[in-house]
Amino acid sequence: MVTVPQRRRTANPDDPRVRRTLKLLGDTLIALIEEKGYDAVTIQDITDRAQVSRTTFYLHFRDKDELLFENMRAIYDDLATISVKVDFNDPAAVEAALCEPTDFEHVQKYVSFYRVMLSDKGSMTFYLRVMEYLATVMSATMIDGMDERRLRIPLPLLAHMAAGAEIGLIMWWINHDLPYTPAQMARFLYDAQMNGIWWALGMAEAPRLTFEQGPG
Amino acid sequence: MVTVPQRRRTANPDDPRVRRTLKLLGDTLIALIEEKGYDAVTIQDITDRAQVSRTTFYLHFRDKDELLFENMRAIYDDLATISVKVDFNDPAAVEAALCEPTDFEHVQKYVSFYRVMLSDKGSMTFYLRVMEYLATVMSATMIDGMDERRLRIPLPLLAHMAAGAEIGLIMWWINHDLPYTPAQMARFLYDAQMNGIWWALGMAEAPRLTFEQGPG
DNA sequence: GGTTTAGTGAACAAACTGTACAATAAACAT
DNA sequence: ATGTTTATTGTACAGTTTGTTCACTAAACC
Repeated sequence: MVTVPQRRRTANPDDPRVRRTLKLLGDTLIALIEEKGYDAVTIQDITDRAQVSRTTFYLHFRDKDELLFENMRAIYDDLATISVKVDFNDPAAVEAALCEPTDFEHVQKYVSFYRVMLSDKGSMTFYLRVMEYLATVMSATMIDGMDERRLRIPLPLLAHMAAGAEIGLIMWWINHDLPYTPAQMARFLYDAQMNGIWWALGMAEAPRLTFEQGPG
Repeated sequence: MVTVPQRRRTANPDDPRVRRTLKLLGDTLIALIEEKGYDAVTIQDITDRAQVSRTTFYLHFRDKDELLFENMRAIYDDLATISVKVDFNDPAAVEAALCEPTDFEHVQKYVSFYRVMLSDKGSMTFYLRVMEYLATVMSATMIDGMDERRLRIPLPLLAHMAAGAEIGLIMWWINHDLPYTPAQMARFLYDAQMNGIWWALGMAEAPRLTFEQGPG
């Protein structure tokens, strides 16, 4: 399990020695997760490989989880610079956004991290964090300029469905060595999600079910 | 990390002593995962709580993972009895299927297991197994009676998107104490996925993007 | 060059793991 | 019912990992 850390930074992050140590430990963790899976990696493993004293590890991190979170935070700080809210009602804006760096560019950039963390060697914590992030973004985007009374599915459900779909797509992508460009993936996701599976399958018209069901 | 087990069952599963022990260990594992998270649970914890000798544990299972897998297998054997392949082109068949027990009934039945395993206390192994299962079912359903030349999105992508969407929906559901019935959830999923987000948001018409992109 | 701060290596108790073995208790067969 | 088989038990053991302490060295800073 992975617990949310309470950092109590004592060391000065500007000190070149500290930077060296932190980078070494972080990189080594990822490399070892890739080899053995997160749970199987011991602090001994990390410090041995990184050629850092085990004492030094405890000088910076409470445990393995804290080191992982530090890495995750760095990656998420980067992701936050990418995401832009787009008005889905404006086709021109959507097209422009799909050409801008998307989440998929971010995944591509950190693909080795994502590949490990979203595999059976990873931990649910990372997955859940991605999920929560995407659901929040989706929800915020959808709620924008939407008429609540015309809503056919409760919004939170829709947001989590859409977030799950994106993660599903990302997982297929990274497990097949990124066979499409990030722009292609973003377009696939947009098209399939917005228009639905009937459209994606090339069906002329979606058969409507007879009985109705409201969002409540 | 969770490794795929190679069981070498020595004990006779019909022996009442064995059944008692296995059930005790399995139930205790779930209870402890709920309390401390999978990784934090030790074999000592399990055997102490279950009032079973630690020696007995090793008589049946190589390690914690093997015990988890045994529990997962039991749940999946049950799920396999539920899933039915439905012709999406036949609205009557779809309606009938949505009234039959669906995946959501299965989740409801084992909700405590799902809730734990799909939380930060779980492990990616279970998530990936659910994902792979759903993607396979989705793919098989979609491929049935579909015209490949009219396909607008590559099928595997579509299947993994749909599988991810279902998991996203399930996770929202179990994390909000099942506020809808399984039938409602199945309907939400079907409607939103098949018709797309434009439809779900109640938009009259989906704006089409100008530039086109093929599935390859 | 002197001071501050980070990193080191050794040593420690505590906990968990995985295995072995002899003893006990429950289930089974006839 | 009795003897046999099989599961479970308690104890013991060596090997790891963990988290901490402490005196020492090395690097960075002024």
